[in-house]
Amino acid sequence: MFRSQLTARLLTAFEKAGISLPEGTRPTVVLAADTRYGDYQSNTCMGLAKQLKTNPRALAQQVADALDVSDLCAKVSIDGPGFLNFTLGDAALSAHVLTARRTDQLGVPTATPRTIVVDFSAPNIAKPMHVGHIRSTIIGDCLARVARFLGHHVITDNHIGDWGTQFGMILHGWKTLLDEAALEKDPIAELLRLYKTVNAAAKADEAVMTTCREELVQLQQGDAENLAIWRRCVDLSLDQLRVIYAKLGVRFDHYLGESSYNDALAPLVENLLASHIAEISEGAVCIFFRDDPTLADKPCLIRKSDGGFLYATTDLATIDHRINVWHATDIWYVVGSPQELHFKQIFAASHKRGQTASFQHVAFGSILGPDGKMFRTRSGESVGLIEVLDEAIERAAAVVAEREGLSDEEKATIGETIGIGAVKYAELSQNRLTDYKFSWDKMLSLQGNTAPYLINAYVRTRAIFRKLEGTPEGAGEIEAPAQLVFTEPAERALAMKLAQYAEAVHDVLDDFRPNLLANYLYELATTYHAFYEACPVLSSQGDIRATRLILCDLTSQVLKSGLGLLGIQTTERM
RNA sequence: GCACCCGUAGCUCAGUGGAUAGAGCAGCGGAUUUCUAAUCCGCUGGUCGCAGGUUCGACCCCUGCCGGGUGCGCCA
Repeated sequence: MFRSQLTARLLTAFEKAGISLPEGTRPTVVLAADTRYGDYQSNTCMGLAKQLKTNPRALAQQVADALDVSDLCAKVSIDGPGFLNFTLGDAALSAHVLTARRTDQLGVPTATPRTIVVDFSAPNIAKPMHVGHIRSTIIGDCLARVARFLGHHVITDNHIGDWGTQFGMILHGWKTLLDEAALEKDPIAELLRLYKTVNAAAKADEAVMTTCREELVQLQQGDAENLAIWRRCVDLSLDQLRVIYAKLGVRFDHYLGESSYNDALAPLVENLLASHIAEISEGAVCIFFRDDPTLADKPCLIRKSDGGFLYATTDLATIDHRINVWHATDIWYVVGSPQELHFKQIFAASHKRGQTASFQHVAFGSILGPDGKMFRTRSGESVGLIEVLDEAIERAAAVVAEREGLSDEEKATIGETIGIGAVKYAELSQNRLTDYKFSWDKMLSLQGNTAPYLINAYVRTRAIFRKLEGTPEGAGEIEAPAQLVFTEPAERALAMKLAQYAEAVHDVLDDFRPNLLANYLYELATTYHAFYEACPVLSSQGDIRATRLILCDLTSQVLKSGLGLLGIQTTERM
């Protein structure tokens, strides 16, 4: 990719010019903020001049003199206080486009492979998924796809909440209030009803609460009846979850829920006590982080004074499995921001144990209700995920219904692809850390910066090749000129955008930000639409036509690939 | 009380030290005998919460304040 090539050349130029870079500084190249000055720019000299106590423009000149980029750039200039601006040569740009369209990676270099476990979605058993689960599910799926595309070994793991204190209430409810017919009809709704009813009763009556605790203890001690009920709840819930994941096009390599680690918890705690990593405090087993100022007064509890285990215990056992069995080098947790402290503790505990994997809490903001406060899983109502998806499909289908020349079957597929795509894109195009208020209209919008806008750009590329069906060009076998010819600004602008796919994909994993890829694809679609208006393809001639066909072909591939990385499908018509 | 996050156009949001702060929606005005108008072009719209500071340069970094959110041993 051009950015890293230019960065490398710049580094060489600094060496050649005998300018020693202070420890820790490296020259950087970024996309030009203002394309009047060039395609890429480096701001390095201005910052560096201060440290070296020299004139920034003179420094830039010194670097420029030592710089060899004649094969890449048509022009290098020094502007303003000391900006180094690069304008790519048409030959280099053309060569990139011609090569990229013939490879699966579309010009995106692969990374040094690592073994990455992505932990995301992780809904609770016996409760319907609500919109609050969408961020983890969609962001996690996207990050996993991008990492795979870059050549990493990726393991996706759905760490289902299938164990815990809420089962005391469900067990009690199951035994006293279960409506078999309702369970048959809508298992999750019935389980939720049981939970809510018992929860309310337990709040009002201490005796009910005690009964629930007893049911839970029996489950944890392996009582056959309770285990059988629990197993049934888990299976019913998993059936429902798989329906939603199928609709979303999300798949997991593993569904290792919390219960998978039950047998590992007691030995783990004993081991941590024996190695003095954990200690007993006020009857509970804790790990203290006395040498970490931010965690000094925030110990991590791994066993309650009554002997029960906690969230953190399971997470530590899970880490062991991922590192020891899967040989993970990286573990990414796509979990909301409120759990930041928990992950700080878990990661610190793991480091205390000498584990060297790289941990990342990929946090995201909360989805807020109309009151500006978080949707609460436990008490408050929320909006069901399945309702959101169905409504999205319905709205998209209503637009498709007005189209002519499409079969009912095609219309159904298109409505589903666009509806689901719209929901995913609404999520992924946003900075993950920002909280936002849930809005049907925003999440389901079909105009402007949305999935259908991007899909429409793709459809436009396909329409052109459809006209060529039966010819080699229709199959993408365009007789390429030795070099692309740019006669209109829109052609070169499109070629530039296409070349930036490499940077956009890599930037996603830099800071775990799918919205950078979404933004890029939106810009690509906009650039293509402008090209489409300005540059007739089929009616043009010779090298101009071949150039435009090649640009359409690569645009088509990049849009499909990029949307695919977001987990969004494309359609040939809409 | 302590810690973390957020405050940018009427609304929803991009923008994590560089050049004139950008999109979408909403509003107004145009474009279709043409490869899909879920499109394109133009206009309107901002003391970037407030006050200081660092810097050649600050929406961005530092300090204080105001407003909102979240979290802070025996839930997950």
